[in-house]
Amino acid sequence: MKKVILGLSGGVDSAVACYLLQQAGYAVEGVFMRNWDSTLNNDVLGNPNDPNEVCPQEVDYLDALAVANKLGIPLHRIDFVEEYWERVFSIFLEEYRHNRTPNPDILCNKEIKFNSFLEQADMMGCDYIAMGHYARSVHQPSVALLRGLDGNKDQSYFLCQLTKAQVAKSLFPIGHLTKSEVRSIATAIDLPVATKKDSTGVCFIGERRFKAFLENYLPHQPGEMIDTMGRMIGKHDGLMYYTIGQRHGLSIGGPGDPWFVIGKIPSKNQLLVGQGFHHPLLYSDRCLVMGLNWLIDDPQSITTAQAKFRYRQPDVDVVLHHHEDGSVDVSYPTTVRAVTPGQAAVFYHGEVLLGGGTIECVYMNNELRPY
RNA sequence: AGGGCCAUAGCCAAGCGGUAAGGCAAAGGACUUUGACUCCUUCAUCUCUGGUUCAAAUCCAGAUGGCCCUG
Repeated sequence: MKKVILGLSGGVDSAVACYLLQQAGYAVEGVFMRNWDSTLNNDVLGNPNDPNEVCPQEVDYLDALAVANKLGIPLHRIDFVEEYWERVFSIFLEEYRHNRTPNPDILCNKEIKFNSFLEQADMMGCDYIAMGHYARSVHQPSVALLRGLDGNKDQSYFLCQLTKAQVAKSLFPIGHLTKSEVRSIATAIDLPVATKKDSTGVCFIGERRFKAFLENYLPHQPGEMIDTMGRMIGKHDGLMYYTIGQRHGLSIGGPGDPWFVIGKIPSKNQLLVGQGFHHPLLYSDRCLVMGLNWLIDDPQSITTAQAKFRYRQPDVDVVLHHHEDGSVDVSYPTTVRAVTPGQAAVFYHGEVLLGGGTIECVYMNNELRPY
C-alpha cells in the first residue's frame, strides 16, 4: 500500500482530497502546517481578528482534526513559521520595497508546501505528498502539470515554480473535479467542513486589510500623486502600497472617470495616476520575464503559448523569444491591461502548464512602461 | 465704491413651484488561496433668515460667502 502525506488545511478541498485518496487505496496521513504567527510576526495593523478570540488558524486546525477523525487518519502538526518568514515573507517584503507587486503564494508553494513539507514527508517515509489544489499532475509516461479541470478554480498558476521532481512526487486528488462536485462529495460523506466558506487572502496569513498589513513592515513614505501632465492630483503614503491598475484607496474625488494607478516614479517618489479604466498607459504588448521555471524538456523550442499574467486572467496568445541568460521576451500583440512587475507570467499549451517566471519590465511599442 | 454672476452631500453636478438624477470618493458586501480589477449595496432636504403659495432647492426680500467687470 502506497503511503501519502496530505496537507490538511481544515478546508473542504483537502478534506475531500483525503477521502478520494483513501478510495483510491492509499494509506493517508495528514499534516497541518502552521506557517504564520501573528504575535511573533508583529501582524497587528489590518488584522481583523479579535486577539481575545480563538484565532482562525486554531479553528482551521480543529477543523482539520475533525476531518482526520471523521476519515480515520492520523494528523500531524508541523511548524514552518521560521521557514515561511525567511524564504517567503522576507522576499515578499523585499519585492514591495522595490515597488513591485509580488505573489507570495507562488513562493509559498515553491519553498514551503512542495519543499520543506516534502522533505518532512520524505522523512516520514511517504511515496507521495498530496494537496487540495485545483490542478492535475501526470506521472506517466512523463511528468507534467495540468490545469485544474474547473476553469473557474484552476490554481495551476500558483504552481508554476514547481520542478518536475516536485510534481513527480505530488498528487492532486481534486484536480479533475469542479468546486461544486467537491462540495457535494463533502456533503455526501458528511464532512464537518462541507459548507465551510472558501478561504482567501495570502495563504497561511489570511484576509487582511492589505495596506494596513504592509504598514506593519514597511513604513510610510508620503509623496505626490501626479497625472501625465505633471499636475499634482493628491498625496500618497508610499509607492509600495499601490499596484498598477489599482483604483481604490486613492481618494481622488471630483469630475470625470475614476482614477487608476498607471505608474510609479521612484526617483521623485511620485505615483502616476490617470483617469479611465482603459487609460493607454495601462496597456502593454511585451514584457521581460526572468526567473523561469520549466516543466518541459526543451523550453527553447517553445515559441508560442497561451499565458496568464495574473491569477484568473483569461488566456492571452503570446510569442516567446528566449535570451541566452534564460530570460524570455514575451509579446502579446493583442495588448494586455496592467501587466505588473513582480507578478508571474505562466505559460500553457492547452491544458499543460509549460512553465513560468516573474515579470521584470513591461513595454508598449518598445517603450518601457514606468511600472 | 458701484454693476453682474453664483451658492445642492467630502468632490464634480442635474434640477426652472409638486415633494432632491447621475458621476467621483468613501464605507460595507460579493467574487478571489497574491495584489488588483469587476459587480452589488449604502451615503444630502438643497448657505442662513424671513416672506409668497395648498405646495419652494426651485418665486420674492435681506444676510453671509465666493467669482467676474467697472472705477
